[in-house]
Amino acid sequence: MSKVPDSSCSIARSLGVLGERWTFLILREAFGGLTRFAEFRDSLGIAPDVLADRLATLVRYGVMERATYQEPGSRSRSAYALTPAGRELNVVLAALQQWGDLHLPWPEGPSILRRVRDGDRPVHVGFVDDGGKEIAPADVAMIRTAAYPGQRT
Amino acid sequence: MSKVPDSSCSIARSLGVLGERWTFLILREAFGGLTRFAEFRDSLGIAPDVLADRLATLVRYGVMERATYQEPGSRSRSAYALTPAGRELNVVLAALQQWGDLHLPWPEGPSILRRVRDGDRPVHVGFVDDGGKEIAPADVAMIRTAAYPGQRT
DNA sequence: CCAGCTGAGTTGGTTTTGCCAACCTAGCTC
DNA sequence: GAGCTAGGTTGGCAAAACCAACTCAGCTGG
Repeated sequence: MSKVPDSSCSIARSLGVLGERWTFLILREAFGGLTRFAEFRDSLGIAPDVLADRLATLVRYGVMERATYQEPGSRSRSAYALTPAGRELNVVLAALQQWGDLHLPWPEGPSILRRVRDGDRPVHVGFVDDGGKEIAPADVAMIRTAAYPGQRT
Repeated sequence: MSKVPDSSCSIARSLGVLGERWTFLILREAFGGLTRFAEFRDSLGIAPDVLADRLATLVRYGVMERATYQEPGSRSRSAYALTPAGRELNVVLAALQQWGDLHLPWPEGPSILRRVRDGDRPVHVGFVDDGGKEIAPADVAMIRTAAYPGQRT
């Protein structure tokens, strides 16, 4: 039943939760402010059974939260909202977007830009050290720990 | 035949190339230094037809390159290596890893750490402005351009 | 010079997953 | 109490993934 593989690799575990078809697009819409089942379904054109499955997975692993809310004069409904953990995926989505903008460009240019909130200096995703300064990818070293597996996944 | 959707959203286009099952794990192994078909197949346990399909997609969109090489005293073979565009996915993989380390932790701790190359100060993935200074996610604004779609994808 | 080995796939059949349309259910409105 | 709507579930079909077996080309050993 668990979708998270029993792997010491955190990339593989993340993909167990996030790597199915539609999941990143659902998250993109969630960052865009959508919360209701029918909104996701209509905006993405996704089959309702697949959407129900993906939302259940995201809720189960703490990426989204189902809240029952009640508008006055209406029955109670469920809304799906990003948790703090889900909101941290912002940087993953932004990294994918940045790569696509650069390497799979669209004739009309990017449809969404990221800017510093006040002023509009451009923002990109990159490696940062503990002092808040950017580090070039070439200066980032990958170090295997004792938990590194012998083989598989 | 094209796997890249005809979408103005660069996240959707990136996922068209990268979002199929196994693709990110293949890239992870490529960053780990694997280059040969049988290495990927044996290390991931992936079916050879699926591996052939994913590698062809990555080559087609400029993420990896197939090079024919010849070891002395052996026939010519193909090797798959990341292109510069592929190497830029480093930050996407690192962002996924960082999220998994934090939100789907493994009892034995992370199996791979990222550090600044000389010294071992920790490195993380985050938003950076054009001056190389980190920006808090809350201070990053998303701005829709004229290319933003009316509906769908 | 022919049998066997190895890397890099391809092919065929089965199982899983996704897709589509139709249906269900609870509570509200009329 | 009939119909509307949001939020799903169910069932049949199509596409994708999985597995095992096979191919193919060039070396290597006998």
